[in-house]
Amino acid sequence: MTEKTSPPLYRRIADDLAEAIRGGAYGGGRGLPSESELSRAYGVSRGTVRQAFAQLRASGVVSSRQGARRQAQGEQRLQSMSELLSFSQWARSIGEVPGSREITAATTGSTAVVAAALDLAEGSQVLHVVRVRLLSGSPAMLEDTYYPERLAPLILSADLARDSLTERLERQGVHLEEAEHHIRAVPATPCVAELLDVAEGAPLLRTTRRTTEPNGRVVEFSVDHYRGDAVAFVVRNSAASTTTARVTAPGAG
Amino acid sequence: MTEKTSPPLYRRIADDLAEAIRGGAYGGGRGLPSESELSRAYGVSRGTVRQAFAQLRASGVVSSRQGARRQAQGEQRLQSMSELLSFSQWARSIGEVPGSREITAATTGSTAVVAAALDLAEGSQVLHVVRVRLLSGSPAMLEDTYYPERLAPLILSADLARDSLTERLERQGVHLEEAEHHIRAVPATPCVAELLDVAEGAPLLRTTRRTTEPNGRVVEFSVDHYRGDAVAFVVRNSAASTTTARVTAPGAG
DNA sequence: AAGTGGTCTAGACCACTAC
DNA sequence: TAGTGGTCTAGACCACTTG
Repeated sequence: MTEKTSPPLYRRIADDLAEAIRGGAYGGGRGLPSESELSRAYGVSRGTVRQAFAQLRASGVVSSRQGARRQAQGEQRLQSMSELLSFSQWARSIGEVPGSREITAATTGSTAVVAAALDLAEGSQVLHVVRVRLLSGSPAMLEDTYYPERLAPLILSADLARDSLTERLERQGVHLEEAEHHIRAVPATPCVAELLDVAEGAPLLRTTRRTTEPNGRVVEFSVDHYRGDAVAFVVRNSAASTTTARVTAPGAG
Repeated sequence: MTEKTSPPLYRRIADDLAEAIRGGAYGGGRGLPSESELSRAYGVSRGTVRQAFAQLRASGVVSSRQGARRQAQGEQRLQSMSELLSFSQWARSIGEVPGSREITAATTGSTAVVAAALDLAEGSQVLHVVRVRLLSGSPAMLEDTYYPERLAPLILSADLARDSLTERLERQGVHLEEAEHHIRAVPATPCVAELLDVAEGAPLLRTTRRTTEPNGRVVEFSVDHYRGDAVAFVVRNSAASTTTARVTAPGAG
């Protein structure tokens, strides 16, 4: 009985516009409908239309200048937060087939670093999952993820080679509210090098990721190593918005 | 005669709140002033106060839940876009002394890649500036920046070892509206290794950056190499906002 | 000059939280 | 139950762009 309260009007309008823009309408610098046109069309006040546009502007979908009609901001795939979190969703969105080879999935005592990241006492039991993530069959990333023990049953009952854990968690009512990623460059250690099929010492993008629920509880802490020749991150920012995305490295050697 | 139009009311309110939060008021989960309190205090309508809060929420400074007072979102230094763009501003914000060693500053013909990034015809003249950027005296980044020729007089009249070009451009009326950063890991080439004082093949964070004015004209295209052991990037995202920052690498080896 | 987005007001009702 | 934020309306004036 999860009562769905109907979404607000401005949301509906924003979604309609976003979909039309994705579909290629408003392409060639022609300008979007004006606020007055939309408020007539939807039978709402101008304030509601402005609220819809505020949301689109914050996510980088449209730009605006006083006096002129709003413009659709082309190209940039509106990567949602879930797309940045889920390897599977991301892979599918760029037309690759996601896959993974499970290396480990076991409960262990936590080290100081892991315990701190998960807000637990050092030595607490945590679930440690190690997977090599594949893009259409070739290794792209080594994922080292730690979950608090309470999530262990949920995770271990999944098919780690095939399922998207992120999607599974969402379906089970674990909502991912906020994530923090730290991105740096490190050399491949022998062990990582072998798993990713690169030379020892080869440059890797190492990201650590900490994801929390709306109430602040930590859902996962993950240390990921991307092949430096396979993946890059894109940050796009303006006064109005900042967006981030993961992309396959262009001109990869 | 640059007439300063006074900023809107909601901006003033948002700035006041942001500064109070930075200063540590509203620290211990006590909740911010309510909308009605603020509208009384400033003598404005509730809509104006909400506009101020919308801005703070979009930049990740406050969170809100229906029914409860808004909360300040601790710690995260509100890095503005300019702080991500300007090495000097960033260095000062983390308490380091910015510096640079100029390597090259000359006009040259553009390669295909540079010309494409600057929206010019291949072979057009561009200004090429190469600098080693220092954090309190030690090399942290090699910066390879290309400017369209029209900006050459402005750039060349600066003291490249000391001035912040970003700040100089802003003062001269060149407003930086949008930037796109691509971040990946690459091995140090012999030449770069020597300039950054690292071993050949050492992992570096390479970012390419393309910055545009409000009218879409490209201001700069830059290829930067950060020492992998010195610098990291942080991306923090939630449903409400995404922010990015550059940080010095923790536990650097 | 007409149209557009930016700012602001003064109300209203609702869903939710805190006590 | 009182207070809070979320949604929405119907107006107003202004700054700016476009013809």
